[in-house]
Amino acid sequence: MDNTSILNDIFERFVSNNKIFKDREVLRHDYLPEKLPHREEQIIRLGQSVAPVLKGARCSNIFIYGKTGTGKTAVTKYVLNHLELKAKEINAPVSFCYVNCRLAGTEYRVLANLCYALHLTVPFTGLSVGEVFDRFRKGLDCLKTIFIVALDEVDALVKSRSDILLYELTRINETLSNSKVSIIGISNDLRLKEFLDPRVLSSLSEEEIVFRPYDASELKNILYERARLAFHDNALTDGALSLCAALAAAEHGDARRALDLLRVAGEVAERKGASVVAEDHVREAERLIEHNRVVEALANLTLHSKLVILSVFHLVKANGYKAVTGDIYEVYNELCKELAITPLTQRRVSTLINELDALGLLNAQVVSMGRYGRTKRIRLEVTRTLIKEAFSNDLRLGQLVDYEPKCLEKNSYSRD
DNA sequence: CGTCCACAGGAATGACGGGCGG
DNA sequence: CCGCCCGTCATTCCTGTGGACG
Repeated sequence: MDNTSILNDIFERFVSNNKIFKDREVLRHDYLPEKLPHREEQIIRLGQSVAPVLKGARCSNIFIYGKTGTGKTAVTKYVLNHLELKAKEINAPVSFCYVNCRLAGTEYRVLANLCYALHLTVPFTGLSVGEVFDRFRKGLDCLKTIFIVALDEVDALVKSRSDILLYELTRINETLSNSKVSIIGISNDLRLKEFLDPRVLSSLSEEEIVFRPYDASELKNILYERARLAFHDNALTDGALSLCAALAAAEHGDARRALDLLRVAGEVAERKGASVVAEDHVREAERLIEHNRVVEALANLTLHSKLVILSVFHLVKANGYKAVTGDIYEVYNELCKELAITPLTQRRVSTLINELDALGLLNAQVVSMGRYGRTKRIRLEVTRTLIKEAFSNDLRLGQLVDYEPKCLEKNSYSRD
């Protein structure tokens, strides 16, 4: 069979095999379903909390926390959407803005997003944060409205920057005469409270709503509701659905993960030309998701971070399964020489290692070796195959996977 | 029980490109 | 065009430290 007919065959099978999906969009995590099973309590509480704005009163600031995939974002959007409808219906001056702080990245961009919600145009950059905040305040006051600010993943902003934006926002009402602001803070990390200024904390968490993780049977219900919309009748076995729920439940009850598993399992089944999604497809989906996550993370690293990964890889290969900062830096220096680029300082490499640890590509642990100092002991969390695959776009990097560092040649002395 | 290793990791500072307003 | 401010990445300098060794 020549290439054309192979390709034709693939396309033909794809087109003719619509036995699996009815509507796969339903399984994406930005899809907002009409029903949110097992979140009735949170919907009611949030609804009660924001309801006063319909009568022109500012509502309490609300602090929402729970782990990823527990429905925080969905519930918030759900309630706010309904609030907006009701406000339009009775002509109440209410508006809101949803911002994902992690995606926005900086205080400036969070503020810029708030301005866009008020139809204020601010430049992408160039102004001072204070200036943008001022424009926001003035623009808001002119609108004579109650403005609800929903800050999702606010923990990411606070940890990487600071809580001064939150502080300013909680105090903004003092300087507004015609408008009012309420804040809904959403955090994945319960420990966020420890990072916050006590003043911010007390005013932000006038009310708190906790989202517990879903258990396996709750996840099963959620998946079932979505699967009815996403798959054709009888295209999904009960075993596959249960397995998705069980795997996600084992991993802190993450509904997003469960939905990902289900969607990818469906795609696997589709690609194989199967007419039914079975448990094997779910297991393969699990592998596929992890594989893609890691390769994508590796491929998107900066050159220096990639070199650090390679250095750890070579050390691990040579002396057992752990490496320490000093040795990594030595190998890293050699790799830089090989590519004729100037190496970064050890201080910088140390923070790169920490970043790679946060990404789950390395595992770094500070240990004391007593008389022999204090360092980080680093394990590699990815395989050679994955590194090869991720670095294959760059010829020079690909070659460095098989390179034998000179500083590791003679003394293969190993540390425990 | 103090010493001292081999770093950890905070703070201050700088270089640089993007993008503004005037 | 200039002067200014931003965010990002990096360097430099620094103080802190767990615990085996003597």
